[in-house]
Amino acid sequence: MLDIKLIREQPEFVRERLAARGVGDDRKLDEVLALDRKLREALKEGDSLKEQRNKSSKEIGALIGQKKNAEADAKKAEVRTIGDRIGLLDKEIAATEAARDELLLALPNLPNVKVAIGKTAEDNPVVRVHGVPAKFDFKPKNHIELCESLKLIDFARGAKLSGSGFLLYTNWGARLERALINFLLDLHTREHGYTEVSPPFIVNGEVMTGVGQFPKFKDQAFWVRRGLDDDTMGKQFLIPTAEAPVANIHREEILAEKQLPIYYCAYSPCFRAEAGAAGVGTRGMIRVHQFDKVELVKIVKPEHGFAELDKMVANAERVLQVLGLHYRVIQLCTGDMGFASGMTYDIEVWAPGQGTFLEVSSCTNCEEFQSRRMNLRFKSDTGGNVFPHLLNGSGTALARLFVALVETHQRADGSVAIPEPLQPWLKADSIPAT
RNA sequence: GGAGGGGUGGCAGAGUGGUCUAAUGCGGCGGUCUUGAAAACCGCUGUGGGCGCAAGCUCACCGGGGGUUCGAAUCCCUCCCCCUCCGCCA
Repeated sequence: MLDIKLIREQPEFVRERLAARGVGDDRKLDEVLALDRKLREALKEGDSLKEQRNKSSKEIGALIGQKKNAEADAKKAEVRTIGDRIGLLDKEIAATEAARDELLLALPNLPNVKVAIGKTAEDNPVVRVHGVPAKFDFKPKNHIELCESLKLIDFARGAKLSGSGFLLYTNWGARLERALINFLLDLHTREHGYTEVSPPFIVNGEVMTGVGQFPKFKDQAFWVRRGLDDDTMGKQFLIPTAEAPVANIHREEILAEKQLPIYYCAYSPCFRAEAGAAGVGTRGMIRVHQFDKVELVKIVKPEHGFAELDKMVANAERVLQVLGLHYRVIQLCTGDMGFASGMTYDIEVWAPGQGTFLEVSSCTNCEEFQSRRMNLRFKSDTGGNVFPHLLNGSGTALARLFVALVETHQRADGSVAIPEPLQPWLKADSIPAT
């Protein structure tokens, strides 16, 4: 959520930053400002009436104490009319504030001024490239062919169980997935200083709103209903990412400055309905309704936000380096950034079978956008309560990492070599050809 | 699912319609005393909003929401959460 004071005091700056994002329609900003003015006028009148009422009520108490009941009754009648006016104003205040906040919650974060200006993914600058594409002296297979020949994933039966977009990992496929999860968690906890947490996979609406998933992306979540009780619909949701529960761990808390920085990492499955996207170029495991991910979350002081973002990107890159994969890091331009983002770097891994880069990590500094939504603060040593920067990044998404891994390390005989650093987790040096 | 008990400041814990401006204790911060520390004593102690250059004034907040009343932590309704026991269950 944007700071209403910033919008009030520097509306032109906010307008310009939103335009950089491609939010062409800024009438909402004008609406916010109008509602805000209306709200403050009503608050001013209401507060002063309440002050009168408070004083008069005390006087009534004193009069009753002195047994001057007639005077007290007269005063009561007088205050009752003030009370009626307050009742009306309170309703107006609540409605105006709700309308203002609804609009505020629908406004995306402002791109940081350091972010490259652009309109689409075409405009995303490449920050750096690591390694080179794998070369093969045989005709390489794509991951679908590999998964079928090595029986890593049973696409047909996955669909039979749950519909398209759901995967049944089998045998070596299931073992590789588990090995990757454990490898990633161990890497980030042992070598990068993250504390492992294992969150609920179902969260409430406040949590979704806190990270900016709601209200905008309500149509992309899986909604949970308890049994046949329709009243429970819309109260709980399958998480689209561990970011949702983990970033909210300290919501509505005031942390001590010495607690920061906080680094969390968590494995979770991620559930995405992605309404409208199904069936379009979705064969295989590039875009699915459920995938595994190891997520990184940081809560840091604002002055450290961007240095911490760089470190987080480096932590995610390390995964690909250790696994011997070719990748590039790009910065999302102002027009391509996510809703809550102040600045985002994507890491894209090379998938030889696809002949493209696949996004396996998106590292974002949401600055105070999310902490403001979830009312997460820390008490600074200088006294005031401050919204910390909230960062999240994939470290990394599993399904696509799986794709890049098997496509990159496939061998002429149809087997897949396992990079040496991963071998202790899989307890094997290759996936044998069948 | 059934029965009962609870939710009050950082924590513990009083308060059941009117100096509640929420007692008291602990913790924390500052001070006095001391060579230093402890003890003792004194003072301070939360969050958010509005107005104001500021000093400050003011409003709201006792789990959430609604109601009764001139006035609600206190009474009423409703929802949420926690605890104990029973049932079911991995």
